[in-house]
Amino acid sequence: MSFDREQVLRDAAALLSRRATASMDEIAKAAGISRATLHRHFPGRDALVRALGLLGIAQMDERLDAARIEEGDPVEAVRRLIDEAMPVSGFLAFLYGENQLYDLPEVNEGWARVDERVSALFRRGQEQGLFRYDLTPTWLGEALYALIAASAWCVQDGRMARNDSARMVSELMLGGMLRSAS
Amino acid sequence: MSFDREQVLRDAAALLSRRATASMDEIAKAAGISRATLHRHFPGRDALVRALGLLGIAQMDERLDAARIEEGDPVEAVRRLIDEAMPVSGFLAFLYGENQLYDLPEVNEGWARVDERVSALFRRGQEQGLFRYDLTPTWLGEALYALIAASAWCVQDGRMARNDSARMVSELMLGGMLRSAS
DNA sequence: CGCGCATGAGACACGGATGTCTCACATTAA
DNA sequence: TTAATGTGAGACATCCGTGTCTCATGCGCG
Repeated sequence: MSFDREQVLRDAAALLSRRATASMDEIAKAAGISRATLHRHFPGRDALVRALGLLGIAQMDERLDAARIEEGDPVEAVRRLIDEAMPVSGFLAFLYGENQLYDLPEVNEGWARVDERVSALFRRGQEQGLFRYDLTPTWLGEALYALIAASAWCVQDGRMARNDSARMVSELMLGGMLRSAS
Repeated sequence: MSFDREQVLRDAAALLSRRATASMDEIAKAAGISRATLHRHFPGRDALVRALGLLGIAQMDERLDAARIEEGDPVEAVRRLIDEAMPVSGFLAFLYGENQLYDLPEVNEGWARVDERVSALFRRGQEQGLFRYDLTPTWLGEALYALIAASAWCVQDGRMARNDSARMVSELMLGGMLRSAS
């Protein structure tokens, strides 16, 4: 069994986002490797969490760039953001749920940067009169993370098709659940 | 310092929903009691988590009754549900985030019952042509829990006023973030 | 073939959380 | 006041996860 660093971190994030108390042995089993190997590459739980945090931040930075959220129609930018973020929703769910667990300066700074870019998108949409003013950018950002994480868990538990997740999040965020969209 | 069982559980839920690895000592401090007293009333971490789960389920059952979600206009029923659930959002956040941690049959059954009632409300709204068909009741329920939990954390962190939380969730769930609501 | 390298399995000691205990103190009622 | 009750503080042994180690196996490469 070879060692795929990113795949191991992906499995670890998926597990830890749901069971933060999982032991190193459980994480290793979930990743399909031995505890010894896990410990060779990530010397200690803190190192693993740190690697998860840094990779998660890096992934989100990449996705925000790829989605070009600073450009074009804010509505389409939100759709692109969700489409791009969905493949790394596991990491986002981890970051969103466990950011209070270990407070690493680098992760916090990175997350603040990501959060600011997302908030800026929502502010831009408001300034252009497209997004509602009575929902704050902070709340919209938080809601976006929560919904992406929720959809990731639904997919993980088999309660939602992976192909539908981006649309489910986008449609609810943008249009709400009312049919008439009065 | 007297012992207020429900208040202790409320504090414990608020802490554990954010830091699942919190020690019994931290939980006791957060509740303003000693570890000895905490352990007298909840003999062991499992017992505490179990009590949290059962109380959370009971609270949600009560709130669903109080909101009369089976009656009247589904849209208004959703609003009532959110208004009623918000005061117990701490418990809901705990149940939502940690339901995979300890799998207790009673809690799972209770949660399934709550979930079914909520899903039924969304189905009813769809059947009356009020809610969108392309968002499944399961997803709407999951999204509702996620948003309520997210708002609870925002309030907890001081990023949102407690008085605004119900409206923030209701408006986003029902109408989405688009201003035009085209 | 033999060699190097990474992994898996397991043993071991250490540390922190846990569970249980005792004792002192505060509060309340008789 | 005295007695009863409940709590806080702390000591103590135990358990479990962790970190580190050794050794054997498997696999690719020269």
